[in-house]
Amino acid sequence: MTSKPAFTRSEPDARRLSLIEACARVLAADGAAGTSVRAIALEAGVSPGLVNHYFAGIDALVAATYAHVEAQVSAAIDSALAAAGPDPRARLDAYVTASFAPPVASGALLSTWIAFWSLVRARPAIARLHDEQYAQFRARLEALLAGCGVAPARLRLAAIAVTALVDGLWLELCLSPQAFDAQDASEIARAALDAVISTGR
Amino acid sequence: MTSKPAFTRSEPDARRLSLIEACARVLAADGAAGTSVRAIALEAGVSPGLVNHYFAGIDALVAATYAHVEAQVSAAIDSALAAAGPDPRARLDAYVTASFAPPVASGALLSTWIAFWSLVRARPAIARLHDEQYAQFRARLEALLAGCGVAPARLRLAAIAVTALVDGLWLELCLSPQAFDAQDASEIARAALDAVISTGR
DNA sequence: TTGCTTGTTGGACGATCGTATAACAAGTGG
DNA sequence: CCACTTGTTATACGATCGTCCAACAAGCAA
Repeated sequence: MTSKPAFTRSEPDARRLSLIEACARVLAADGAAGTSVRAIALEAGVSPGLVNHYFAGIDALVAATYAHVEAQVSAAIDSALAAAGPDPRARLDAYVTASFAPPVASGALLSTWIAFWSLVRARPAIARLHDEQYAQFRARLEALLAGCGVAPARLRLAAIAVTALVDGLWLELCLSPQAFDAQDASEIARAALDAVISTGR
Repeated sequence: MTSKPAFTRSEPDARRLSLIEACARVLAADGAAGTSVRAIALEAGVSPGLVNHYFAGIDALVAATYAHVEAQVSAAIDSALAAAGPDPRARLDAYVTASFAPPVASGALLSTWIAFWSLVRARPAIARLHDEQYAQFRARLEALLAGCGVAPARLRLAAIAVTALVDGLWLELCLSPQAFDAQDASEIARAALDAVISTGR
């Protein structure tokens, strides 16, 4: 007589990933307040104890979820850049278009981001993680802007400006989708890029 | 023999306000995860039961705290506008300068904002409250931009653009204060205003 | 097949949560 | 000076939290 296994054993990396994805789903569905070890374990279909076997605590799991989601965003943007070809301005346009389309612009993703932000202000270690990834975002944008002829002296503020504009549009696009749409956001960002490039040259 | 009172009785509005301010302090110190009825009551120096006597729950108190903090921000900006005089462009400059200076730009205030955002995605009633106040912000900015000669047809997108830029700069200024400072943010915003006004005229 | 490694389970534990409620006392009007 | 109203306290309650750990079993090596 054959009975089905009580559980299936996964490779550590695969199990970690399934827990991270379950954390992201719970964050999206219930918000940061409803995100607990038990809720995540239930969502992942595993026992509650397994969460603590892979992560030191909820904060570590949220940080790992943020890092994973951030990597997905970076991959989506890199893919859009690769598809845009070599023209510098076309690459910038692809950057903003990708920023306002799924999977980057999505309420589920914003939930993870907000949960992470709430940790940034309370945990210095997580604040450093945020600083690193924010710096990476700016560095990539600086490279794109340099390709469009923005002077090195103006590169830093130009990248900060475009990052802030895209982030602000992305945030409100996810929070209040009825106020404006992705096309509005792209149009706004393209006009701002025109201005930044022409005055920063 | 006189003994000091075990507690002092406050007017309902004053007590509500003291609870709201205590909630804001706890949010700033411990983040959304550490904000509980007991922590707020301890911070306010009252008994835990009193929180539920004035608010239906934590969510209602956070929403009231957000509304209060938002009113403070609006008051600070209105005050800056009043001090700027009648010149439309000077008023816009005062708007952005005030946005990047205390009490608007402060980590403590951001904590309240983030806690509120985390509720926006989970509670439709709070999402409506956010939509209203976001629309008010945009309306005020539309009026300021109209005074600078921006064409009515472009007013809507121009206000969305400036709001997003200011919000994005404000957010990262509070999250990563070492990446750039308030002066950088003001410089970026002024340059963007120049571009919006000249192309939107 | 047998034994070993270890991913996984499931429950116990104390702490803390939000909520409800009875008792208390401060302030007020008679 | 005395009720009366009600803001306030203090506590109790069940639920849920994060953490921990001993036992179990799946899969691999011998």
